[in-house]
Amino acid sequence: MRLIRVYQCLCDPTRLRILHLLLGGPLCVCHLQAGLGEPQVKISKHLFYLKKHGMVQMRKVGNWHVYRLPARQTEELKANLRCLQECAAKDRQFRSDMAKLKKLRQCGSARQPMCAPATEKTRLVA
Amino acid sequence: MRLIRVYQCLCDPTRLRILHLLLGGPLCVCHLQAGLGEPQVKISKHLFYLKKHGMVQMRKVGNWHVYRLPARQTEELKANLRCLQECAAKDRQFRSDMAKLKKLRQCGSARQPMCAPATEKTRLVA
DNA sequence: TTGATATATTCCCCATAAGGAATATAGTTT
DNA sequence: AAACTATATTCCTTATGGGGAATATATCAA
Repeated sequence: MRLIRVYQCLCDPTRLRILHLLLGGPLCVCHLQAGLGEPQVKISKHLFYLKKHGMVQMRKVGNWHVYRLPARQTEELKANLRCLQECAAKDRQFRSDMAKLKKLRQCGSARQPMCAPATEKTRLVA
Repeated sequence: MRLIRVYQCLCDPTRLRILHLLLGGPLCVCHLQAGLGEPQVKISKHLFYLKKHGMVQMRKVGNWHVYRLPARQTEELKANLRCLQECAAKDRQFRSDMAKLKKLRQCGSARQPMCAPATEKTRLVA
């Protein structure tokens, strides 16, 4: 029942919002922080939880820790992420998170990896 | 984020197994008990939890309490139950639960509502 | 080296929930 | 009525996890 693990990761609002944003591609913690409007500790802890359960992978890019969904996913995970994507499309909260993130990407300060014009160092692998 | 409620219901193994069996149709507690091989208290409590969160409905048929998935389901719930159905198909535990239940239906004692030839009193609404 | 930035970790408190044993309730049968 | 069946509820203990404040670590910049 690896399936349980998936649901346990999905059953907290903050984690769900994090995963939803990650469906759009890899993100560093500060972006998640900005997108969700939640304190750093909170995000960090949930990311730890998600990593511990194999729901995200992390990679350091300079000073930033970039998180993303796992490269290889079980069928259960794939199916549920697809389902989440579908459900999230209509939800106010999820849409607002996405909007905030998008805005940040467009006009964000150059200090932030995804906002800065991509360099070799900051360009992220899909 | 009604979606969270759904995941919170799905994130326990016993509840997940209960819901999976209910995907096959309404069941009384004793059948769930037999299908899962778990103590009555445990099942009863999880059913209470599920009912409290709108994931199941209950109806009394004589001495039996028959549980089923809600007649009207939100899109989120529908999508996730579909997903569960899909994921469960390959899982050993789920298949074994189903097998036990099926066996019980075929050769079960007449004391049990689903096994007994259906009467007006025991026939269940879809 | 010093300072700043990004993130993680620790400590503490609190809420929720899981599990079992024992007991209660409701309906059925005799 | 009494006995039995199916199910729920209460009481208790324990584990897990969530949240925040403060602190630690690591990397980068000057």
